[in-house]
Amino acid sequence: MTIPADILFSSLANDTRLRCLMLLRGYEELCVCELTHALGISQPHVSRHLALLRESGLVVDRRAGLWVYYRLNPDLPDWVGNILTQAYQGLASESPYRDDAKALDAMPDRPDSPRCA
Amino acid sequence: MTIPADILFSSLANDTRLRCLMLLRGYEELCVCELTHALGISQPHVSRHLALLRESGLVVDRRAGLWVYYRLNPDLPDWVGNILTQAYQGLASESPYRDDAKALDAMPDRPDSPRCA
DNA sequence: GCCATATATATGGAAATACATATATATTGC
DNA sequence: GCAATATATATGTATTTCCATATATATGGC
Repeated sequence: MTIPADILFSSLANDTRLRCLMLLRGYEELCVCELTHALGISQPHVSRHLALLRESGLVVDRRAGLWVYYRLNPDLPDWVGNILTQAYQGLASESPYRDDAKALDAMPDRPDSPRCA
Repeated sequence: MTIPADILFSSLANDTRLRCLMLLRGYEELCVCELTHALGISQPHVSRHLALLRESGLVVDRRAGLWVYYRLNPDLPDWVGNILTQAYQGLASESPYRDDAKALDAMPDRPDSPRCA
């Protein structure tokens, strides 16, 4: 699979999308309600940007009952994966990315996703 | 020095700017006329995007007579430098980046920049 | 099983905002 | 004055955002 550079970087250039990607990088797989809770923004807003990430090929989704789980596309080219890794290393300990992870950890009643089913 | 993630990625999200950065990554230091020749687009267009890259902190410039030379900012955070490196590794051999480098190599009368003066 | 309802997610449309491009003009150094 | 570079303005085009609404799946009562 291939990702055009302009698609990659314009995807990363949006705050909501970057925060989603950093969470997915740290948690492997998350559903929309988890992402919505972690970011503290409206569900339609999150869903919109996840759709853009899906269309760009950066993430893939799977439905499980009511929930739709998103994860980074496992087939990304190496250089794209490396860029996400470098971004994660540079950003994960900083605001707002760190706080997003904290908010997710503190989320009550997280759906018990049968990860890697 | 520090570069906000949204500034970094929105800088990389533009075609002209990314091509300039990839050239600067490969050639260390280039003047505006070299970049203009390599990209094959108008001088004001290149100059405008170089100004944006300068304002974002990704590149620095120095004037030498009539010419203004640009290079990657040597004080970039590690993770930013790593991302540029990964992008270069993933893109340098592809179009249009490869062709830009070829066009630069074929440029007649390149200014003999006293690099690293 | 059927219907009403609740929950999770997605989409449509309008307004606001940001971006990119082209042309013209200005600045700087020789 | 000339060459190299920078800036200003105008214009068109994407992007983002918000709100309302639609779809899909599950649950409870009968």
